[in-house]
Amino acid sequence: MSANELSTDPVTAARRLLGAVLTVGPVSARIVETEAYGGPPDGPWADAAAHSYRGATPRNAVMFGPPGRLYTYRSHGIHVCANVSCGPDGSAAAVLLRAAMIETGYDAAAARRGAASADALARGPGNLCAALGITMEHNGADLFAVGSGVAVRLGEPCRHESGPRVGVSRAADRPWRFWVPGSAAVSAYRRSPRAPRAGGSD
DNA sequence: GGTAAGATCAGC
DNA sequence: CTGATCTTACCT
Repeated sequence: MSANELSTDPVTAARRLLGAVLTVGPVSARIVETEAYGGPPDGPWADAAAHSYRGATPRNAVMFGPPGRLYTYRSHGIHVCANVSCGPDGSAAAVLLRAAMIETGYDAAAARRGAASADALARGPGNLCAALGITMEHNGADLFAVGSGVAVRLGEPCRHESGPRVGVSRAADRPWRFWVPGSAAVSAYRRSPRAPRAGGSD
């Protein structure tokens, strides 16, 4: 029933997922940084930076489906990034998981990441997936079902800060990134080189 | 059937 | 700052 808590707008869901614990096999990690992504211009959360902006495709179909599913995609051919779908079934929205602190299964995570400091094991969306062993095979997995291989447990709402999303070239000024202040795993902000200057239209 | 672009990371 | 390396979407 917890998936219902994510049947909201992506900004609320992104804040709600801070402090949540994500578990894949022996590794579990506390989420400390998220980003909200919306959908097409005619939907409730128009977002030109979202994969779903130009409508549903086989790749982004999970974003349009029910909340509480894992949407994975490959970035720049190399990395896998993970999102949690949110909003009601039929509305495109998701929360990108950007950083987490490993809580259990540290050895397994460290083995997958090679040399990396403890704080950096799951820093950055690509590294987070690498540390937890999330692959494209997890696309569409139900995070609140038993046996899907990936699970999320929501915690108490926690204090957070917000700012612009990392690396997006559209809607670059929208403060849809959220993080737990003081967490060592939070990634540094880098604006996309393709984004218009700050203060531009959104 | 070809190609441009991308919500990244690591290494100069 | 640049290269790695692959999937998707959109064009012809």
